[in-house]
Amino acid sequence: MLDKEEYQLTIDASVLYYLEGKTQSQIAKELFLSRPKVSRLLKKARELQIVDISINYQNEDIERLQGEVRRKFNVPNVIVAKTLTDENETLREVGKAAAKELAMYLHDNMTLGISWGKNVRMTASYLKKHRYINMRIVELFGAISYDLNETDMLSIGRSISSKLNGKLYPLPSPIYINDPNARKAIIETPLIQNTLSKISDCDLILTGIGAIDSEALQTLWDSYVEADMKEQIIGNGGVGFILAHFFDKNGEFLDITVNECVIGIQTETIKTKKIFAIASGKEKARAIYASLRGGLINTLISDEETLKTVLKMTEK
Amino acid sequence: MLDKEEYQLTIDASVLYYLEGKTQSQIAKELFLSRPKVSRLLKKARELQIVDISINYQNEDIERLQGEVRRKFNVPNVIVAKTLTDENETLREVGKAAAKELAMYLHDNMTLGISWGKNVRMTASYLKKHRYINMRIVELFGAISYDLNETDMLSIGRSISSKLNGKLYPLPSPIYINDPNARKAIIETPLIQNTLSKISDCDLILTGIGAIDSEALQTLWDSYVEADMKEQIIGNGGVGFILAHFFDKNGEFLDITVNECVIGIQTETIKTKKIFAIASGKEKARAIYASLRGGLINTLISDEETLKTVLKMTEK
DNA sequence: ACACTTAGTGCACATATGTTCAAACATAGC
DNA sequence: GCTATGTTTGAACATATGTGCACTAAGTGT
Repeated sequence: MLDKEEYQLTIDASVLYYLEGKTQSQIAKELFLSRPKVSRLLKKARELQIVDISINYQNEDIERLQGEVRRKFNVPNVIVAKTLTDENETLREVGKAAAKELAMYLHDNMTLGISWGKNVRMTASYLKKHRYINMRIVELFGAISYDLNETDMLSIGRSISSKLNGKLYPLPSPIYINDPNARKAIIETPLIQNTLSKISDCDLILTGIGAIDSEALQTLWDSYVEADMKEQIIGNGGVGFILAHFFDKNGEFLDITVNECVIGIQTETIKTKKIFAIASGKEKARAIYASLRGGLINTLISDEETLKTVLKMTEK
Repeated sequence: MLDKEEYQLTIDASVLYYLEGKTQSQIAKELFLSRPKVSRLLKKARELQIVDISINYQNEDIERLQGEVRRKFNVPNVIVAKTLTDENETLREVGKAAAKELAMYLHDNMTLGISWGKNVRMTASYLKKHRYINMRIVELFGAISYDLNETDMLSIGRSISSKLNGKLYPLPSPIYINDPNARKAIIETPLIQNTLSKISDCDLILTGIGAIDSEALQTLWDSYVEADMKEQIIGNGGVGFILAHFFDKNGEFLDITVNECVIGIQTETIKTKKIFAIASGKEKARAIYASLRGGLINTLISDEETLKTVLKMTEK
């Protein structure tokens, strides 16, 4: 995509432009390029996130919001990113904030459990490289390649573990398996067994929160959940899901088959773990509200508008 | 300096410009301002670090350098910032990198020891606000207002403790007091005593490294060190200082009066503590080299060119 | 009340930046 | 070796941005 020389040139130009404040013409001369070329390099640098622009928008509104959510739901930690007009840009902001906050929790000799989804992926993409000692990354439920996308060809787990210098415990399996024999067979596979045994060691779990009828759920449904399960979830009042497990409007896990046949973490384990959740977008407000009520979340990263919507729900 | 409304306007403009990618004219319309006004707001936002632009310049050169320093001197952690043409800009970069790295080490229930100087101040200025529980900030040696400057009117200690929600233990005293009676009197002051007693609790110490003949030392000398001490330091082969204590080319603390009459941390204590040192600039290379040889440093934050110079010294 | 200073404004201009386009160059297929 | 196809280039143009300057309004001292 970008050869080594060009990559270095991109960095050099970015440093000269954004940090040293030179003009593109000056840079062009210095690096023996045409001025338009410099302009293009800088554009690429922004696209590839070689240049990262962030804004310190701590203000009273946001701090108040943060405090209110924290108090109302008794969540230990809440981070609020700015909501932008473009939904994808908001996702980016939330991901950036999440990556920054997550770094606070990371340390040597830890086991980090991870989930799938847009939010986790975006967070991973903004994580800074750091060589932790004895770090383990554990995939908490199955999913064969469903989250691979064109941009980065690595699974989220691979991308995180390479950034943090951690050992990855992958879970190459379908998410849900109903048939007892098939389940047994999969679970007893040494590779799978090895990963499953690491789940109880997780010091922190990184995950998104899903809403029923969301795009993410659509993917799940298309690929993994049979039609009758769908009805079961809705029929039992499911409003959202976390780590592949569905919960109702009070954040209580539903007592249904789907929740029982996940290859990976169990509902009981979820309740005992520190959950670092990234979730933004108004359509997720109900699911976020429920998971907060259920006390499932320890750290919540979201955006201003979404949290305002969540707070409004407490008023009714 | 900037009233609340203007401050909010500055943030709004920055978000629209840098995150949402709108043009200044569009923003002007949206916020009911003239275009030049928007341009000026954005300029102010950059100056006040409301907008922060950073560049991911991990490349092989820097990684190699980092590894070499780590191995050659057996320092656990080394972070290398980019050297820019302007010295102050380099200082900024180093400070940014230091703040980011420091955040990794901060946690609830900790005691952080701090020093004075340009580097620590710059690091403090880039620290992000975070409400740690039960955090203590301890000034490790005296200095009455010598480091106050025009830009921020807070002492470094105040600025750090307000950002991290920590309790500050200040040390309002001269750095050096030779006269035993005066020493005794100062040390027995309850306020001073209280701070001194917290020094041994420090989990981490944040400091710069000073070079003999440096500008920082000049300040020290002008204000606190008498002429004969100056000769004593040079006569005994002093090449640098850390936390107000002077050391020789091997990083061994000098056996001289100045080192004994500091109001604050003692040489023996320095050796047992985790030191997070921020030091850049070629003029400091010798001092950095010495402190690394003496094994005084646990984490070193510096810049590319300085560390290259330091490495060259090992060859001789 | 008056002159005098000061900080802030927007216009108009100078400068810097982004983008279109045609030509040059590279790459793959035959 | 040659055409077809796609990429990359910089000149020229269009747009966006920064700033000197003259002007205004608010504050200050006499």
